[in-house]
Amino acid sequence: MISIQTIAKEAGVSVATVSRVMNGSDSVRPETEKKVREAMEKYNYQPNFSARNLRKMETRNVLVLMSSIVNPFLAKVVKGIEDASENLDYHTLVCTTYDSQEKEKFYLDMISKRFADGAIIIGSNLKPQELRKTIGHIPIVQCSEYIVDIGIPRVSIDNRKAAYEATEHLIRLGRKKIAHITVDNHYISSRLRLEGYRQALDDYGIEFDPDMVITGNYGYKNALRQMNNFFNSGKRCDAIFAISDRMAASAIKSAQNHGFKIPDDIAVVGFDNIDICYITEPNITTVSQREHEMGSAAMNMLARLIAGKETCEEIVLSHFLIERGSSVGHR
Amino acid sequence: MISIQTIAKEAGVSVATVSRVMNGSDSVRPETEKKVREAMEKYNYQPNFSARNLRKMETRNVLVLMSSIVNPFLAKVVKGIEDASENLDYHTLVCTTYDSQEKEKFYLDMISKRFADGAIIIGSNLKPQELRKTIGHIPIVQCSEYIVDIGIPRVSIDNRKAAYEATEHLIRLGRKKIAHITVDNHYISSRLRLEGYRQALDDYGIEFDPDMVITGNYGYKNALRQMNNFFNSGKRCDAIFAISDRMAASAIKSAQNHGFKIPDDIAVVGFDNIDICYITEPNITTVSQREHEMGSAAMNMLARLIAGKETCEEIVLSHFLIERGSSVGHR
DNA sequence: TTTATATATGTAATCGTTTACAAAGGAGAG
DNA sequence: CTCTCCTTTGTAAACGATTACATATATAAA
Repeated sequence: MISIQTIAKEAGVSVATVSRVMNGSDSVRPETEKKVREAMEKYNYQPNFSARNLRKMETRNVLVLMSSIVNPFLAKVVKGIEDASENLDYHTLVCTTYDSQEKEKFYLDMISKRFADGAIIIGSNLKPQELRKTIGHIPIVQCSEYIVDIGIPRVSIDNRKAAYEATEHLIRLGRKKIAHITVDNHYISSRLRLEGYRQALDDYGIEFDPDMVITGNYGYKNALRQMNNFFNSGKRCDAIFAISDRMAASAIKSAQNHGFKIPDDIAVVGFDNIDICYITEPNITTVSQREHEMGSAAMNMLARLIAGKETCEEIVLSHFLIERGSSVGHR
Repeated sequence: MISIQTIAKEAGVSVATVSRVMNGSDSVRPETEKKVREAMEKYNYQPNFSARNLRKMETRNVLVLMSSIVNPFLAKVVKGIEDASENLDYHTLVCTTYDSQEKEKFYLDMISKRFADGAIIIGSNLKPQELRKTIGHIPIVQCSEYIVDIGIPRVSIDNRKAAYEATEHLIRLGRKKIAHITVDNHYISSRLRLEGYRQALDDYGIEFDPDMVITGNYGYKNALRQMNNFFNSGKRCDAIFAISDRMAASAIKSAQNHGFKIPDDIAVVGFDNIDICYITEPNITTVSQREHEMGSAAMNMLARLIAGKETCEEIVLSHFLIERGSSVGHR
């Protein structure tokens, strides 16, 4: 193991001087610095992280907790986090929980163990009180998904409003029987999007029909099955608002398999603007978010938190509807 | 900061005893252990990672270096790594390089800095000699993608054989003009799959036509553009072998847009068996790999390397062709 | 009883940094 | 020349754990 001692000896200086060179102190004579740098070069010296972290009481690591790495929408959010953290001289570590509460607590404990300085949570699976208790006073920011009223700041869009606008878009196209395919989970996005959907129906005088709400999970195959069940049981609609593009893709496929034309018979709107929107035929009308900014805003917030500075409690970013063939046909 | 000192004082024992309790030493009296555990509980004590790592000279972290987190095939590989690492009491950290050589070197240096004990590299972007030089003697395993002859062990499939079989499948369906859509990069999978494709043509007496090789990047949109160019320039084929399912999906869409029926006019085979295979109509015939096992094998190999044990230089896993509608129609 | 042995615990060195403080050396002022 | 001040460097004490070794206590054997 090459330690700072080795370098100090080689350069004929004390370890303090070597440390000063590494940390950019301005009280080292240029010639001395040169000797030190040469010694470091010669041995290809790399300072020991653990020792440094132990002494400095900071790691400059931040954890990103998410369910799975495969979501293309979240991948862009994570890129935003990474880019921001690089600017702030932090290092981002992606931790996948696969919805396991145990894993989530494990990762959060890593921060108490001083393995990281803070975390960005994208969709916690812990119960609010449990999350509150687990994190104690460690710096945490919620991103995209969040839990309200537990005093953890967050960055997100206004999901209710976005869903309202998506549904409104369908209503304005003259659709009356609008189905909603969603996921029965604890995520706030699912809940608020359902609320926005219902609110829009309400405001436009369309009666809410529980039969028009289809629940599945985020998987493509599962959503396909749910939609097939819907059509096979004789239910009919003239529009579908899906809480994800994958589910929208399933809806399109299922509808087409049942002989419906998209968008003539059934108009479809998805959510997130991922690549799949271009893969289906027709392409999917969807709600797009500023993913990269969402990530970078969360990271900047976290950095302030770690530094003990003031932060706002909530950042709400804008969203926009992208109209494509699945709702408006070829224009 | 609650340290081992705090706990020792609270429990009325020495720090050594507290440490023994944490590390499961069997020479602690049950009553003593109870006192210590109660003190730990009371203060919600979490031992400091940096201190422990510094002293133990190991971190039990392993890095997974990959270009991007969004690839669903690699997500399964990573899950295999994570599951294996959990069994081995290692902790996996996913590091995305976005094909940046700088980032890749940065992450590898983290190991020299004793931030992690080793790494699994999925597709290096460094030049072979540079990779060799950067890693020095740190434990590394290559997974899925690899560079040959630089003494870094690897886990992968036989890409040449898999591509050969995919092409052979198309030939046996009676196809004569088989196009190949690939990516012009340095990855061995692209190279070997092209070789396998050519070998199959050769063995079955079909002359290789450079015009039948289309290059793009892994993106869905780009592949779509390349395929459109192909058809628009008047080129024709009766089958397409794509090195990825996404590109196969693009090929199908482009072909359909140009009025070709899949698989009647053009049969298509992809690679990786990701969800997109079920989204296109018809579903995509593809080469499937044992992703989870690939990841776990790599992790087990890495653990042996870290422990200084012997490992084999190469593990080649089996693959299999899944026949679906894009090549064989509905059966 | 003494002695040997086993068990349980404590003491202190150690890991590789950073950094407060001390000290050495040189420059300038008087 | 002496004194002061500044610049540069060194010394040594942290940081919080682990662990070799020492020590104390209890138990068993003689």
